[in-house]
Amino acid sequence: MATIYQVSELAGVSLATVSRVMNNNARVSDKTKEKVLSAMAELGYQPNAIAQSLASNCSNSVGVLVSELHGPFFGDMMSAIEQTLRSEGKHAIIASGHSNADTEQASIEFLIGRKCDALILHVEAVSDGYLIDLAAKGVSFVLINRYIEQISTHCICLDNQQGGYLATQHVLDLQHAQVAYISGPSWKQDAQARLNGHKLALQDADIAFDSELVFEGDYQQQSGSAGLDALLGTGKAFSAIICANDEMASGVMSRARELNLTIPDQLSIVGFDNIIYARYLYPTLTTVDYPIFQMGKMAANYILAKTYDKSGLVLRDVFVPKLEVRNSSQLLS
Amino acid sequence: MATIYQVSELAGVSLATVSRVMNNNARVSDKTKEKVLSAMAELGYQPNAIAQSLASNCSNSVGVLVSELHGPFFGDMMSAIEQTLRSEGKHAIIASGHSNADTEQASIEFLIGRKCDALILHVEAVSDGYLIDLAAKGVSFVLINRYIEQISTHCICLDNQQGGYLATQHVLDLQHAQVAYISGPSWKQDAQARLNGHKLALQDADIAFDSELVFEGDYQQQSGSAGLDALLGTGKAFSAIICANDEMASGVMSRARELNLTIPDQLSIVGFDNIIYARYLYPTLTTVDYPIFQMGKMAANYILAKTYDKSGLVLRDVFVPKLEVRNSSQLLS
DNA sequence: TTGAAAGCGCTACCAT
DNA sequence: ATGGTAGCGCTTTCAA
Repeated sequence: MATIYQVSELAGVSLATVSRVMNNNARVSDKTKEKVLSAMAELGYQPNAIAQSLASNCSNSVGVLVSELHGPFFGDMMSAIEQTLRSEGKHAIIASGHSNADTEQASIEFLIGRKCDALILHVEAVSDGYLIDLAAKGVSFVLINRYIEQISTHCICLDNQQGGYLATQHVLDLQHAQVAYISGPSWKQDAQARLNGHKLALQDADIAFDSELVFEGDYQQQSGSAGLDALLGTGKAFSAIICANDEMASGVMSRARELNLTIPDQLSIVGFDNIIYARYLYPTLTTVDYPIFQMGKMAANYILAKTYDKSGLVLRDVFVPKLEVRNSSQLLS
Repeated sequence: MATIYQVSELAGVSLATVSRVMNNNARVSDKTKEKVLSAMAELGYQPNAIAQSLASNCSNSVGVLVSELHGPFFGDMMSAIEQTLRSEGKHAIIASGHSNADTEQASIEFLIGRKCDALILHVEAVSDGYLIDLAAKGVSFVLINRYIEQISTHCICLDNQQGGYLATQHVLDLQHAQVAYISGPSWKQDAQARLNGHKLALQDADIAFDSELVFEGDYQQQSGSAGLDALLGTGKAFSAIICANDEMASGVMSRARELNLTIPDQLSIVGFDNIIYARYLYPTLTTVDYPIFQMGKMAANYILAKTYDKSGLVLRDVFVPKLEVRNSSQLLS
């Protein structure tokens, strides 16, 4: 690997001049620039990004922390962020936190240690206090899908409560009066908000909330199937079931098929997230759309604007869910 | 951010000693170690990974290049790699290449520029020559899902041809004699190999290959639907259809449903990859299992063994696909 | 417009 | 067992 020193030697100029043409900020005469450029080409010179970062204290990279590297939700989020960043010559360094406080914290520290200029975090387990401290320390970051009052300007959120409301309102509009609910883990903020929306919709329709009709799942497919069984096991009647995400909804669907329950004739199902596969399930899944791609893009734009001073960007911090009606829900017959 | 210098001052020892306790390699007396550790704690010291990399010429990170950041296939691959690496204290730096030669090359250079100790590449567009050069330059890397004779020791592959063979053999065993095929882009190595396997299976069964029964898709869901239409449009009869991946198979399924073609009664379908959703489609999809998780793990182990000298690892470079029979295929009635 | 030189925060070699 | 110090490859003042 050639270094800047060899380039300067071959071009017959100083280190500083080579550095200048690389960053073409300071004025350099056309002929010296030419010499440097051809020396670089001749040596196949590639700047050492590590050395650049150390010297300039700027790495042109932003750290992205997701819960998991797999799964449609995070995939879209990472894609959106990477595309947006790359178009401005910035790079994403990705790490995962596995919804575990220690891992999340270690990953954040790793990213800071790699001198990321900013962070985009999807964290669930780390405490509010930790994040507030982080902000106080001057680390610049944006939070996706988590709202913390004290650092509200760092947050990009979906109105999850509104989403839960929409889902329930939809089946209520379809005349269903007995509505079951499979929630996410109760310690997760978004799971709480979605369930709250559900309760609110029931309340607005003057229907009493029945906690027996709620099953707490873990956002995995498997817990959808388990949830259906548990709900059926209560002996309580219900004609519609709202799932706090699409994976669990798909679990409910498979289990329903095994039990010879026809969907939507005998049971209407509504999901949440609108992951890519929702439209390929059978029947196609009615769900609440989570605009994660746009939110990922917005997170990147935030960073571009705040950290890299890019102008002309319209920033927005709260996104509204909308219902995507498909074939898994229908009027109560 | 505290630096090593401040730690050494507070602990009343030299830079070198602090460095030693950080990397705890050289012998340091327990009491000095104690002093240093508490100084670190007091200052909330975090080593600067960038400076460490520059000085040591080792970044403890491996670059991972995938075609896309989303999609079940790459998600599993990244997850496997990240888990394996993290368990040894190494980190993954992820980039995407979008199956485009320029982007792939730029990403590889980015990763090299970030001083990754090694690379794990899933590249499709970059030329064999480029990769051979890379190896010659001394960059250490492993290739996933691509075989290049000259650098065969860098390759971790699935026997795609065998996979194509298995898929076709399966429907042949089920008495189907007229088998259509929706392939991936013909310029992709894996697409070619899978199609080859298909042809071989036909040949072994003494069935003439009919190029009209092949449609070239692009591995996207959409092209599955388009493929079914095109195939139907030829007027040729077929009772089974092999798809070079599950996404296209799912496209065929939705389109078949729209056309009131019952699966598997009127049409058997076989996919390839066994992505997580294959088992949640309706009917559940018969497919060729691609052990991408194990392969990702193996790629990481290769690096661990070769670059980081970890011993006791059993290395393997060619994986065998196996058929996962579900409900989308059945005996020709 | 160009060059000289002082770091950036750390590692690793050579002394002691 | 510990300290001194020369780099790692680059950026960025400050002079010329």
